[in-house]
Amino acid sequence: MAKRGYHHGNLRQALIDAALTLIGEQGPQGFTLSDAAKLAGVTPAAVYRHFAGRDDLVAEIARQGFEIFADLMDRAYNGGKPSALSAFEATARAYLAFARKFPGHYMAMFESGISLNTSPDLARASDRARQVFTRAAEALSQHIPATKRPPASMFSAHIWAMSHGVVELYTRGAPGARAPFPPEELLETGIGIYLRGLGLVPPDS
Amino acid sequence: MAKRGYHHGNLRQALIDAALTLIGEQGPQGFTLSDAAKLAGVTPAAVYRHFAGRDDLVAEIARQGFEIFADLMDRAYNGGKPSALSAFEATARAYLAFARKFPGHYMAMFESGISLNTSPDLARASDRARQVFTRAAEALSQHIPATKRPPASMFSAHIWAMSHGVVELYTRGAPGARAPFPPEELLETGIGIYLRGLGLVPPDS
DNA sequence: TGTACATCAGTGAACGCGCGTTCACTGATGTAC
DNA sequence: TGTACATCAGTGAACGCGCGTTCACTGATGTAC
Repeated sequence: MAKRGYHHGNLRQALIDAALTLIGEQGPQGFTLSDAAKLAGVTPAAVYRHFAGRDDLVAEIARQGFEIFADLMDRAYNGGKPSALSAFEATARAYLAFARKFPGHYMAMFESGISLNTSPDLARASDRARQVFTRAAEALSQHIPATKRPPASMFSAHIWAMSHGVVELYTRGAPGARAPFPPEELLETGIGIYLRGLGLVPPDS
Repeated sequence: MAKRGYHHGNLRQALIDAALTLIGEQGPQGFTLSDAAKLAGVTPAAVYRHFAGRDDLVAEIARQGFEIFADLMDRAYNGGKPSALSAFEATARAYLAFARKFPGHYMAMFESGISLNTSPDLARASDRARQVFTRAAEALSQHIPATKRPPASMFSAHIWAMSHGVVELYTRGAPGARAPFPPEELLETGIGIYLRGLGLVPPDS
């Protein structure tokens, strides 16, 4: 918090933080520019000193989200140590942890309906996130019996899909199912079974 | 199309159909009551002869969606014939087919943010859909080596999550990934690998 | 160190718009006699 | 078969609201001399 006089100090990030809070609470549709401005202690018009408009703000949030996301995944992967398998599992766990810890970012990224082409920066950030994820899959892929090794990009798409599905269906009050199991357990067991199907986990582990 | 005079004939369903078209095109947030009324050839106020309001209309669409969904899954499952495995795979394929063929319903069900408790009918319909899905998983579950057999509800939650994730991430212009593979192929291979991990598919099939 | 001035971040009032919803009404339909 | 009347599905105009955005402005900051 900078001093609060006529000039805010760092209004740009303060607006982002306010929007994140609101999006996390009410979803990306429920959030309004005016409310974000009010929460940041500022007039709605002030927003236009820092953003081209509502979409621009949401896009910037999504961009920051993808950056954080990629960083987290990268750190969880940890260069493939101690083993490609455990590193990969950690990466998948990081996915769910990210969705839980940064709900506003997650919603802006995946539920706001924003186009990745809104800005080149956004496109770049989302690409980077995908690459981190795919790289982990590639490293692990080396350990798959080459006879039936799916492309790493397919492999990572499967894991991404299951992770996203668990987040959407079982971490919110969403339809589809009242969570029969804790999402973390659901995702971990699901990925475990999948990896066993790839021959990466011994059948009776 | 009934005759179009002062009285519409079957305005209730016509409004639902109009809303479905709009939701399918613009998502559940972009859709407005007024547009749906206009598309049905009627004044916005006429909607209130048939629905309590916007939410009630969306809830009814979601309800019809869950009914269709359950019917489709049930038919695809086909009593577990010719085999539990192939019937289950058909059920999973039906999931994606439903999302493709009934985008408006799908969005109303899973992306509108509507609560399943909006009406008892809606809750009942969604329960039925889940039960159909879980029943297929249960039947297939019998063939899993009992030593490591996960609860059928967990099993079906995994499949549901992966299916939903594929729909959300790879069948729309959504972020997360420009589809590297056709969604149908992605889901089929993903489920195949998963089922192999359960010992339900021979390792080298 | 002090003063003049350019810069720029925020204000406050207002806008146009489109939304969901209400209300008194009217035209069409169907039923009783 | 014809008429009177109740019922009810739609109309049309209007409402209040809150949104995103604009605009001329003003107060604060920082820099040149």
